[in-house]
Amino acid sequence: MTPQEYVEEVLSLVERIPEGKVMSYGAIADALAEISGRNSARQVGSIMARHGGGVPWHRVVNSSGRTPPGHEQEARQRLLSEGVPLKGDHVDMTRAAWTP
DNA sequence: GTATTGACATCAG
DNA sequence: TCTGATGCCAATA
Repeated sequence: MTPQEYVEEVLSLVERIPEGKVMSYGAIADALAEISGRNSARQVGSIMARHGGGVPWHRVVNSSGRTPPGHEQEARQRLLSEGVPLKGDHVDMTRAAWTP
């Protein structure tokens, strides 16, 4: 599987995250490990940083439920409006976690 | 071919 | 909350 295809897989998976749910970078890496043979949360993060535009990136958080840097306030607002359970400034992963 | 880097994960101070 | 240390792995330089 080429890097471009891996990028496509990551993006399409992020697009499939339903409203009110989120996935961690590690969860995405795990979910795609099956078909990609790769398993690196860092790679997922890098991909989001480069090609994150066009997908609901705010539904992708780190394992603590923290929103990504740079657009924290916007992410928080979108998550809130989608009904994602928030605990202060971070997502309640125990209820918001989603897997395909 | 080697080194550096990074929107990560976890644990310990 | 925030560093630092460790482990991890592919992209970049």
